[in-house]
Amino acid sequence: MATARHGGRDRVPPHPDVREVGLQQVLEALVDPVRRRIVTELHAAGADLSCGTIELPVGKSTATHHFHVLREAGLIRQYYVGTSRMNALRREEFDAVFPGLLDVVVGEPHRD
Amino acid sequence: MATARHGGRDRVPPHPDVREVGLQQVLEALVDPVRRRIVTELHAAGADLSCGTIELPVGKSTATHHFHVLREAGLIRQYYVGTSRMNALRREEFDAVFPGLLDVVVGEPHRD
DNA sequence: CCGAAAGTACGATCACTGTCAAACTTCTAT
DNA sequence: ATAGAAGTTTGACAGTGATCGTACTTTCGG
Repeated sequence: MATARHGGRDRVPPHPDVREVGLQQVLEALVDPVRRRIVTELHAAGADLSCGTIELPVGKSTATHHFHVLREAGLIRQYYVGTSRMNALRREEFDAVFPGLLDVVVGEPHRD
Repeated sequence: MATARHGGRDRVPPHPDVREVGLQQVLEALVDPVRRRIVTELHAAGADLSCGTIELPVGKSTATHHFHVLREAGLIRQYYVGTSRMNALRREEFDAVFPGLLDVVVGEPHRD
C-alpha cells in the first residue's frame, strides 16, 4: 500500500472515518445535484475516475470544491496519479454506516 | 372519506403524490435539522401530532414554514382538528418510493 | 359576543453556499 | 529548462433559505 515514497510531502488529503461523519454532513453533501452526479457517475463507472473525467456543468474551481465536500463527508477517497486526482466511491464503508442511502441516490432516474 | 361538510371552504392543504416528488426536493426537506426532528418525533410517537405538540427551537411562523416544506416533499400529511393542525408521517407511501431513506433518518442517534 | 388558542401570511434580515475568474502549484513530456 | 496539463487556492459576488416579529384568520369556550 505504501504512501508516497519520494521526497515531497504527501499530497494525500485527509480522509475521515465514515463512522465519525454525521448524517447532517452527509445530507448536506448529497443535497447538491452536481455532487450527486459525481457520486452517480462513480457508481455507474464501477471504477475510480479522475476529476477531469467526470463532466460537470461548472468550472474547475467549483468542481474542486464539490470533490472536497464529498471527501469530507466520507463519500469518496482521493489520491494522486501524476497530476491527476483520482476519485473512488467509498461504497462499502459508507453503506456500513448509512445503509440504503446510496442506493436511493444512485437509483434515482437521471435528470439534469 | 368525507371532506369538510360545513359551509366554509376546505382548510385541507394540497398534498402531492409522493411518486411525483423528486429526490432533490426530498433531500432539501431532510437536510434541515429542525425538519428531521419533526420527522423523527412523528416516527417515535407512532401517532399523529399537532404542530404545537412537537417542541422546536424556533418560533411559530418558522415552524409553519418547516411543516409546509415537509408536506410539499410528501413526507407528512396535514389535517385540521379544531384549531389544531395535525401531522401524520406518510411512512408507507414514502418508503414505497424512497426505500431505506426514512430508516436512515429516524435511525440516526439524536443530536441537537 | 368576546377573548383566548393555534396557526398562517407577510416582509425584512442575515448567514451560508455555489459560482466564477485569476493566480499559483505539481508533475510530465519534450 | 520550458511548456503544458490538471487541480488548488483565494477572494468576490449573488441567490437562496432559515429566522423573526407582527398582523391576520379560524375555531372553541363561556
